Amino acid sequence: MTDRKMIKPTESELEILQLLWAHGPSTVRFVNDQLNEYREVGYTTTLKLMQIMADKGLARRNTESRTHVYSAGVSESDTQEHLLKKFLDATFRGSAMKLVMQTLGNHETSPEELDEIKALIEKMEKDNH
Amino acid sequence: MTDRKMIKPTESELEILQLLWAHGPSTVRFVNDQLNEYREVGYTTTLKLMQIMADKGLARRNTESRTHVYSAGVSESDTQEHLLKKFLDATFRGSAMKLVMQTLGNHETSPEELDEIKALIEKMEKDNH
DNA sequence: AAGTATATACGAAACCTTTCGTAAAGTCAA
DNA sequence: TTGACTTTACGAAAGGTTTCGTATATACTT
Repeated sequence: MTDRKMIKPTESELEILQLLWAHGPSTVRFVNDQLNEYREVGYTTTLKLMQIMADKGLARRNTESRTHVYSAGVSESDTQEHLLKKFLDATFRGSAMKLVMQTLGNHETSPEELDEIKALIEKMEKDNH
Repeated sequence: MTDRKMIKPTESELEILQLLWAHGPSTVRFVNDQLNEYREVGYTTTLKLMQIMADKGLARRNTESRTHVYSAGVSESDTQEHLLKKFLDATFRGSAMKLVMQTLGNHETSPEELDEIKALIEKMEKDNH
């Protein structure tokens, strides 16, 4: 998170970023097909969004071939961290604890995952002490 | 969370809800003053927002006296749960675990809180086993 | 070469959220 | 009762996001 002026992606932009993060550099056609797996969106709509994202720096595009190839312009973890901070303030008034408790309480988490979290906590307590 | 069609509050609406949750039934004047503690907003702007919230069911209002009194129309925990679900999907592709790890890693949490979380995890593991 | 298909560019409509000006009505004090 | 003040109501402007129609260019097929 070196970038000082972080841009907050809109909902649609985030949806597209998720695809770029998950699949790597992609064409508009591919992204649009993916989106249409679970909701209807016109091709030019997706195109426009991705062009806007390129303008904003949220995506990069390679225009060497006629069919442009887009890739994410911001890192997944930086973006998650940034959005998490905002969400935490807006929804939980900054209480990280409450958010974690809600999350653990409401979404099933596998025993392995729980163990992993416990390990992380223990590591933090050791480092901290 | 009995309500089946949950409304997603906008950012401004959530800001106002936080105040209603924290302080209980309040007048527009009070809410507006609170908002102005950390950013400038016109009185009629706040009034309009609260009227809209009443329309949507996000707030209730008592119009007995000339000065209307508004209270939250949705519960804090239901709303948090609902927003958390959406945020989790949109930002962490549904991985509760990743969200928790990010949160614990990035925001300082006191030793007491960490213990509390550990206790919760252990309780879950016992219940689950 | 002509016709079909697929790509980008552009602009504007549609929609939502936020902001505020103005009007109308109620309250209060001198 | 008049004037200053506060409140709600209303509507529309301003700003941002999403959607898509249309134009233009390029490639592919027969």
